[in-house]
Amino acid sequence: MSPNKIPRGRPQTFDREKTLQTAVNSYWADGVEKVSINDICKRAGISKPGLYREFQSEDGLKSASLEAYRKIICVPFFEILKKDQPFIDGLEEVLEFFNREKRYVHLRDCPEGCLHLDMFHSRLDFGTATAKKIDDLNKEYFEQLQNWVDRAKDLGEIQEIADTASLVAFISAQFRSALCFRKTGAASEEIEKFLRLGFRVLIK
Amino acid sequence: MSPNKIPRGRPQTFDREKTLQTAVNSYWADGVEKVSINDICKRAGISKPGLYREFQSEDGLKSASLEAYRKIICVPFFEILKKDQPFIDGLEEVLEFFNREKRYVHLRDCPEGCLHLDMFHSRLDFGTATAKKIDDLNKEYFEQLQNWVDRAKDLGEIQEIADTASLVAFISAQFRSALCFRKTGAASEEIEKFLRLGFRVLIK
DNA sequence: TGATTAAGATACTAGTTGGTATGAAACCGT
DNA sequence: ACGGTTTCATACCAACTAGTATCTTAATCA
Repeated sequence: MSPNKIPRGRPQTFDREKTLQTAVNSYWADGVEKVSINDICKRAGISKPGLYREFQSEDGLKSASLEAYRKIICVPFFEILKKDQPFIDGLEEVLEFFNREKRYVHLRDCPEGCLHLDMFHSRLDFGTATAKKIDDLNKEYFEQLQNWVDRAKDLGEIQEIADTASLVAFISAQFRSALCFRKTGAASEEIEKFLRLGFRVLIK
Repeated sequence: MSPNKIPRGRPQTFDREKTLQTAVNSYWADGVEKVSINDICKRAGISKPGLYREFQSEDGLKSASLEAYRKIICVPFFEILKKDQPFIDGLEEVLEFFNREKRYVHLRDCPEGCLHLDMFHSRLDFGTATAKKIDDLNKEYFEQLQNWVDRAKDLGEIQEIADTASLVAFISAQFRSALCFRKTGAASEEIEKFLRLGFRVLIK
């Protein structure tokens, strides 16, 4: 498509990026079930038909929102796990990520909790596209965790107290709890203390 | 009130116990936010005005439901924690409770998850009565956990790796995760394995 | 200028929600 | 039999939901 091509009809004022950002923040901060299409239109200052033209349906908007969330939050987190460094160094980075300190300043103004976790929790209430996105992202998340654990096991950096699947389940549970604590207003130090407590089981 | 006293008007067909049971099971199984007053009326086979006469409002029904849940589930759980026995014996009983085995057969046909935890998670969406019940039950729960941990600490049965508050937070997080695993369909053995993994940090 | 095209805003649909007003029904005491 | 009392079922209310039809506005092309 030529960039100079001027379309024929009335020029579009609809801003996809702004709408998506509004949707992500609304879903993330207030809970997906609590925010209606009407709410998002009001907050983004757009009309309903405009939103439907762009995203087709609520399902389309929600899946697009989750994909946007993935890019902003999940991918940077996966990058930490992927890094070729000792397990404890990765763990320290993860703790920093959860506490939104130092190099993760851009997370400071974000809502608490995790949009993906929220959506996974009520997975059955979504349309096909969103449900698939939830499942895909969940799969990606667990694969990343598994690689992280496998690598640490191979290098003898963690205790061989259980099979990889159990360890991954354990770690994901600690992360979920940490996010839950954040959402109920716990202090960063307490959350860090909690996570360090859990990882004592794994670290040699 | 005399038991032989026959009231004057049309005899009541409304069954409070049955209605409450329907409400608890509906909220517990399907999620409090997903079940409407209309749903409960349909499922219990009662009329809406009848329900409102008994419970005044949705807030009244929800708080009564949570109180019923407390009696059925929470109190028996607290009884385990209160028992005067070694920490590891209490832990074994707790594991049995979570896996709904042996002496907790009556839990077998119950829905998965925890109604109180569900409600606490979206505490802000409820009316005053329900919100208070949620907070009260939460307080009771954490007091019971704290007593359990304090007693074990005094008797030197667990590692002194953190202050009581942190240990209680850690334990409650493991329980919450276990319930979450149950709800996503994990096998009982896996949940038991998960909990044992977490408690390795605490046990000497 | 006038036809065409696309996007805008508004108002609508059908269905749901928590909650209630209304009138019939079923019992009591007289 | 009749009045008084209480509960019942039905139908209703206003506010909300996801989604859409309609009509106007604003641009390009000829």
